[in-house]
Amino acid sequence: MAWSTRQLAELAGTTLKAVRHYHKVGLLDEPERDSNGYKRYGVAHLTRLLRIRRLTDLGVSLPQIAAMGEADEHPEEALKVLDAELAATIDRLHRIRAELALILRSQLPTDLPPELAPTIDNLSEADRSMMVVYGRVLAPSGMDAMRRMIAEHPRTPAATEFDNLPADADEDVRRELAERFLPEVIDIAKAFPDVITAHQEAPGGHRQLSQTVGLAIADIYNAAQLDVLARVGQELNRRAAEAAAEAGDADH
Amino acid sequence: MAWSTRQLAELAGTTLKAVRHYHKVGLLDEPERDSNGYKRYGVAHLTRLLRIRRLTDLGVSLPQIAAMGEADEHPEEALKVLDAELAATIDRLHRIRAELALILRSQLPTDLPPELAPTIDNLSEADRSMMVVYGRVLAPSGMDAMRRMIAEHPRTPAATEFDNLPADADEDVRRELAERFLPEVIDIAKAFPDVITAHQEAPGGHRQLSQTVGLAIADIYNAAQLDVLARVGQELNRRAAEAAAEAGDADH
DNA sequence: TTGCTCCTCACGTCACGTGAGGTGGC
DNA sequence: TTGCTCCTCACGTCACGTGAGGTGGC
Repeated sequence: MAWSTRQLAELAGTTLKAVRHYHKVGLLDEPERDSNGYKRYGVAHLTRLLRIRRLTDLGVSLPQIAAMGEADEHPEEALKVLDAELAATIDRLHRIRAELALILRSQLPTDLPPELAPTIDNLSEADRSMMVVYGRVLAPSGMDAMRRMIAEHPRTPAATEFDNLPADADEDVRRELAERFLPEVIDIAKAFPDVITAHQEAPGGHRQLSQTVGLAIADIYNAAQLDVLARVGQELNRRAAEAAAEAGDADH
Repeated sequence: MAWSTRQLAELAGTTLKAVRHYHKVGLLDEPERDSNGYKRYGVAHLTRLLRIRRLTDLGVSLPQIAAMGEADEHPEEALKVLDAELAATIDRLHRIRAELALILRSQLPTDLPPELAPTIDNLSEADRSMMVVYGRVLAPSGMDAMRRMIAEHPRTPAATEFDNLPADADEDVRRELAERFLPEVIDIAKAFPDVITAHQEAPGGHRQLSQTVGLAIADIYNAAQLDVLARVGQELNRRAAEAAAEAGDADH
């Protein structure tokens, strides 16, 4: 008489397939066979199997258990390492739960960076997409500047018109909108200098930021909107050049 | 201009292979291709990829994310379920750490049931094996009775001799040892009736217990030891029958 | 014969990682 | 030509689970 594979598995509180798996990976020696080919297990197999189960239940991997070998019944070092890993995992799960609580409480969508939770109602679809991109290229402090800007800056009529501008808007509509948009952009830039600074101090460098943001803008806005943005940008550059020239004159 | 697969992956803080994997399982639509076959990603892909990453980082599986669909940006129910799972996992890990602390503190080998930690020094190799088996067939209360017995019962000369009995011991040695062993066994049975009770009240039934324990004994002890045990057992049965007969006589 | 247990492949799961082998632009 | 990026299979990892297909004893 001896135990069958199933009996051994049940005595150890595990499954037939687990036992066979341990044979396959060489963790558990195969016992002798009966004349019909059935495996016949004894107490030594049970104790070995229980040690394996104990360790896997504690979270030790099978290769690690194999490395310990049969002799080492009390793998102190391995268990200490394991304990430290468990502590780290618990920590991580706590942080995840904290983030989950934030998402659940603030109805935050799962693509926006968490910092923007409070400002979500102030954002158009396009703005949201832009913020998703900014969240990947700006430092946290930069995103904070963005958040303040969005939270404190009231939505203007020109901005709303821009959001809704059809792709085939007439040239004079585009020009006129750009003219009204320009002073608003200038005001915002003056009111929130941190946002400008954030652009310069992007972790990946200003060059990568403007490439990435530029690509996003080209992707998000339609032809008419891009034209309006281009007009605003050109006028800003023209005035900057003018200012520089005047400053040069003043030197004389 | 558009993002390459690697650029998209890096923007989202993930890997090339992960992005391709999401394509393969249908989580992320494939973008258009350049004339050379390169994929060209836009902002929509980035936001989708970031949602996927956010959810996987929170511990949502890819099939679950797929089930949510692209539309559902705020999967409240799923996240609540997830939070409960996280809480349960944290609990489990705490329990594992407590067990680890016990093992590390008491130098407990990883095959014995934890309850036996304090008694380990009183156990011979064979005893330990037997206790491993008992740990699988006795209820916790039964193991507690065992633990008390081992802790409180001093090791006798006869027991030590039994442990060291060679397989080819002479008949008279075996008989003589059985005679000295018998009264000790009777004393122990009297002193620790809980152990007898535990045998009767095994969770899997007394029948399975005696089969399992019997097999273990046959496996652990050598021929001479088994002979001694058989003699002790026979004598116990004889005396029990005698006592029953006397009790019957007394009725008349 | 039916039902149950045992056996051995072989393939599936999960979320990717690791090459292999080939192409395209500088 | 060299180096770098991109592409598509195909197979590996981890700890087993899920059949498929066949055998043996009652």
